[in-house]
Amino acid sequence: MTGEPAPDDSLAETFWAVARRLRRLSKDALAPWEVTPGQSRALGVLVRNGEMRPGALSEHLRIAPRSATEVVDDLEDRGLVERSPDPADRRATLVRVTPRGREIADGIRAARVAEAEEFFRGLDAHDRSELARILGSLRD
Amino acid sequence: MTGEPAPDDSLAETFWAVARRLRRLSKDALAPWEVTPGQSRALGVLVRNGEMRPGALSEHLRIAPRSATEVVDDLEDRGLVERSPDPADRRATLVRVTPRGREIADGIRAARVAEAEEFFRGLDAHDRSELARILGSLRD
DNA sequence: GCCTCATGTTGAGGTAACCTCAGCAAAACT
DNA sequence: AGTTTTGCTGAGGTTACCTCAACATGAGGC
Repeated sequence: MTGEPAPDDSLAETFWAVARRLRRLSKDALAPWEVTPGQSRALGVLVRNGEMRPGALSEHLRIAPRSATEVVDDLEDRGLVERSPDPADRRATLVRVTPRGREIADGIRAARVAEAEEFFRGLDAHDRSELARILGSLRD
Repeated sequence: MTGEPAPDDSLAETFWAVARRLRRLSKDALAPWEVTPGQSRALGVLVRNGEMRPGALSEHLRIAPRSATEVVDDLEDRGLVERSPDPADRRATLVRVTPRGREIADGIRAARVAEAEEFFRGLDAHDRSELARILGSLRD
């Protein structure tokens, strides 16, 4: 209505510029654990929701079921999760976080919090809560 | 209501949840042109800044120079940009948007605006400008 | 109980979008 | 002139996804 932002300075563009910065930071924060962002997300889902089938995990992550198998493979290789047969359905398996996995997840969690702190430090308390509120209404 | 968001509901998490939603929308908005997000970004940079070398493009896109070559290859195959030798430096080439490329870029631009409109429709004018202001201060 | 159809997982193989490294040609510096 | 730097690209690798088809199991109809 009032001001005239640069033509390519749309809200969406700005949003993505911020996203790129945050993404770079995240990657660095994750580096010490040698866990990819995808693995970290999967681990987080499993920690928060408890054991589940690969299929359910794929829904949480919004990826194809086949891709969940892959993520679980990787996490299992690293000893962060383990598979066991689902007693309720012999076709299925259940994926569960190991103690070591939980340890890692906790560490990652702390790092993410620190990273977010770092990133959003530029904002004062008011802006931070405004941002949280507004994004919250857009999330889903 | 609980008033208590999930414990992992940090600002960063919320931000990424919103990002995922927006990304999905973007992809759909781009689909009619059969242009990937990366190509679209490159085209946008070229339209906004005029002809430039692949190396300069790679800086704008913040990708490796080699990767810019690749994006330019794809766009050239589709007839959206063309290469010509840089008269000022015979090692270099200049990449320029073709008329057809500009057409496509305009279409994409309109679609993006519409998409952003659609996405941010949930916000009232005040929240929209607050969001723009706050993100602007985080962008770079 | 048998037959068909749906479901859960995985092997095989593919793709997009990046990357690094090495090589070549041209430019710039000493 | 000789050396170093710069600009691009070929070759080949990686990552994180994907689809399709195979296989076993489960569930419902008759």
